[in-house]
Amino acid sequence: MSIGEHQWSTWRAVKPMSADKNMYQTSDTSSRIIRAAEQLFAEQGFKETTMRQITTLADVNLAAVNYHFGSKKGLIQSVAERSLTPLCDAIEEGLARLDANISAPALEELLQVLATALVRVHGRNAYALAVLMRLLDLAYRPAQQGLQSFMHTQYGKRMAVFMHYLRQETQSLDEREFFWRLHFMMGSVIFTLSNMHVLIALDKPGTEVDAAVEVQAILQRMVPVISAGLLAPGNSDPG
Amino acid sequence: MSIGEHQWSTWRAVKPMSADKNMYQTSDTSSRIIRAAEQLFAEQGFKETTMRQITTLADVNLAAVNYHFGSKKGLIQSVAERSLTPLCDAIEEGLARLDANISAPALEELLQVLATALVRVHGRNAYALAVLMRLLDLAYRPAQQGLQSFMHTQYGKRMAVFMHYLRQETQSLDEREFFWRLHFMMGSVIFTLSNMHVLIALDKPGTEVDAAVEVQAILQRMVPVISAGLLAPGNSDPG
Amino acid sequence: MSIGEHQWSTWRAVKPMSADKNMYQTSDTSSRIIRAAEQLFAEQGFKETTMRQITTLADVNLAAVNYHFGSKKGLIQSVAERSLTPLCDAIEEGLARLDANISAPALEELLQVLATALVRVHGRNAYALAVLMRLLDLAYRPAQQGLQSFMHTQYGKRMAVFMHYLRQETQSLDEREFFWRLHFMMGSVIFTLSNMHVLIALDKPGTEVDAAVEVQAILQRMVPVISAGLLAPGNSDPG
Amino acid sequence: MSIGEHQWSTWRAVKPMSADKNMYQTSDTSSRIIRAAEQLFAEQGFKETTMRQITTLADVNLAAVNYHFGSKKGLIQSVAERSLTPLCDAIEEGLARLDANISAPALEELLQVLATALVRVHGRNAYALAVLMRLLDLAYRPAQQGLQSFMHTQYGKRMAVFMHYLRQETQSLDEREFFWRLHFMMGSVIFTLSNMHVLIALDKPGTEVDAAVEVQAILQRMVPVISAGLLAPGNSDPG
DNA sequence: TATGAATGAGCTTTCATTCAT
DNA sequence: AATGAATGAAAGCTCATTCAT
Repeated sequence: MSIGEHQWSTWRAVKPMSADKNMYQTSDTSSRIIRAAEQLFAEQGFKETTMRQITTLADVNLAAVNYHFGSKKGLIQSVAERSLTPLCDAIEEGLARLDANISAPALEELLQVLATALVRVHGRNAYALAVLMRLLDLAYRPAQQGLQSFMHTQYGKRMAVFMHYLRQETQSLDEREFFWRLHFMMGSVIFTLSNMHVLIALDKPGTEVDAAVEVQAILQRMVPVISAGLLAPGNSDPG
Repeated sequence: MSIGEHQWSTWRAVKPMSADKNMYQTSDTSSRIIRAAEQLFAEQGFKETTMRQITTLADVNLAAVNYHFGSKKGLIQSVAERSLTPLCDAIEEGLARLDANISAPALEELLQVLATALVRVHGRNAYALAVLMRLLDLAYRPAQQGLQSFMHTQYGKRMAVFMHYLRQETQSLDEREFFWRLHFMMGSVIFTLSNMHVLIALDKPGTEVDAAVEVQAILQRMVPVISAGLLAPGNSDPG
Repeated sequence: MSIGEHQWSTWRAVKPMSADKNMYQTSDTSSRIIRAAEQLFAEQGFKETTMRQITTLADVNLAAVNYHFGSKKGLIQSVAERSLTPLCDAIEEGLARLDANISAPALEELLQVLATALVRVHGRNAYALAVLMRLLDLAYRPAQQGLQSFMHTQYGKRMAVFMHYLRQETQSLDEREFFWRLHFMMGSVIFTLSNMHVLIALDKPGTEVDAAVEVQAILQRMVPVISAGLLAPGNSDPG
Repeated sequence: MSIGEHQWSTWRAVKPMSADKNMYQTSDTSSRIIRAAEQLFAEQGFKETTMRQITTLADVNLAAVNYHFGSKKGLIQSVAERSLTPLCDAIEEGLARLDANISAPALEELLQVLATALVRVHGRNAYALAVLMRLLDLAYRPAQQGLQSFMHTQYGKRMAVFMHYLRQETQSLDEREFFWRLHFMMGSVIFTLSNMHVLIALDKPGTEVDAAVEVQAILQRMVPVISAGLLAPGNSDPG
């Protein structure tokens, strides 16, 4: 296998056996694998991380990954699901709480829902957050359109709700402008969070930092910037 | 070699032989290799692109890459240099032209210099632009700090001038806020341009597009957004 | 890897995992590899023997060598250690037995200790003996000084005891003459034993021979010759 | 090609064109190649020396070796011939001078003829001598029997004369004992001379030495030792 | 559930050689 | 006579995966 060319086209074939179980109570072995994988994927990327590195760091047998997750792709999928499912839950909860208020949510409030959800779900595990971002990035490669459609199928609908709200708060933009600004902003988020560890180290060299606090702080810096970017007056007609 | 772990630590060893010649008039073979590599690197990433893919697409012998560039790493380096050197030239030219005007350049004008340089150098070769962005992204991985220091050594000083101007136009931000916003914005640029082809295809599905025109259009959309992001009023104290 | 230029400089990095186990009871696969390697190294040399030749002869998978020995260099090292360690043991035992006798050992007795040790350890495996000699030969090449220092570090002290005795029995020689004669004699041993198979075949063409018997016989021929060479009256002052 | 397995079986196919010319007046290019090859072959061995190393050291084009010598094998052959032919000449001359004296030559005188010939031919070029020895060593490998028969065909008869004399001076030995002692002694010579540079450096570390003087000195040390070895009283019946 | 051993496919790189000029 | 470019073959090695236990 390789996280190159063909690998996401057959993703449904992997055995999803322990996927659900992992949600509630993972075996020591498979959670150790997950944790090691998250760290290495975050630091190096998927392709550049080998099964040996993962199993060595997790201190488990080389064959354990295939036993528990079927394949490297299966492992990546598990990591993704462990990230995305609770994140979607948290976002929906946040939106529901917003709805309770009468007034329409301002754009910043909306982004705050996202930020809060990210912190709630991944505040304690910055690696998982970075991996998630890396996965989003990967989904935009032409050779990975299988991954893209997996994401879309699994999480498309849940995300659509948030997108709908977002669109409502950016009605000044035409459809195309919205599309591009959305991706500009996604770029900010994906790049910043997937390289979070390095950026924090650059920002506060030599300091021992608390990831949970840092993630929170970064997102607080980001919300107004993204908001301003989305709402900025644009050029008249770029083409 | 591999674009994993250690690979950039010894980058100076590769033979730079035809590097200069390539600038003016490349042999058919080595420019065919460069072009194929740019495309595949842009579409798939460095690690996931094999020499066989490159040489097959370029329709040259497998050994030709090593003959002309010494190694896969050497090829990546050549691709990088072919991108960055003229880009830095173009930026400096643009800044010089700005200087000629008396009034201090506004932030947008400054960003426009960058945008213009990007279009001038890579307007005709969107793949090279995407590869460049991918390289910038890669440089933020902890395992790739050799690449980072290569970039820094080779292009750090030239970029510093632009950064200096940029800092002058964002004096309302304290040092730390500037650091983060700069990276938020770099994330936008890196993500958007490295995934340009996919985004354009999503924006205008089924259409035959002119890359030069599209790059220009995307950057025109981006300038006001980034400018607004950089200058947005922020939170009081995120930490 | 290659047994050319730089290869012994980093020899400590190879995984020594099954080295000890192999001493007592090797897995079928790794001992098959060792045996095939010994034969091919003895017949052809290290550099001219490919991993594919080894694995084909051993009838194992190509990757098995890397699995069990880490690399070609690791395999050579294992072969060397499997030879040298028991040989040193046997020599030390022999010397200890000599010590038990009151009278100082004559030169021939000393050489006989060496011969007996060689026969005891390698009588059954003439290939291993030949490989060992080939390794000693290789250690004298300037480009292989890493190998030389490996040998020195690992076995230098153990060999020094034997050398000390040898020096005592050749007190008529000055230091420099001893140095050269020692190497003349090492040349005899190394050349004869590393080319043993061919020499035996030349000596007794067409005959099916028992290696154990032949090694014994050759060494018995060699002892008095070497003894005479070491003790021969020399020229007065060659320079 | 490779100086492994098959390479000497077809040695006659190489174009011998410049072989003769080289004897008298070599072109600058081909003699530069020869010199570089001698040095590298002596230091590293044949297989471990690449064409690139040779042509780089000789400062000629990579293709020049094939142009002038047909192949790597052809180059080795040329190097060998340039060594062996004048050596045989010198030995025959020496023997002729011995013949002039009435009395039968003693063994040491005979060995002295060889030593003198070696010094006369190779005193100025210790690398060529080392290569020659390395070639002799190689000729004893089973996979190199083509080389052996080449040597035999080309130089067998000329050497036979010397051997005949040698046999006459060792009549106390039976045929088989002579065979083995001859090879013991050849081992001394081959090992010592092929590793000459390293041994001299070990003997006189840090000193700038004159190769011609050293070769002469080593051979003077060797003659009495070898003589004693050949004539030593042996075991009664080793088998 | 877990693992040590083994494997097939494929990776980058090296090499001697060839060829058009 | 000489060379820069190119090439087919093969080298050592890596990797995800499988399998018997």
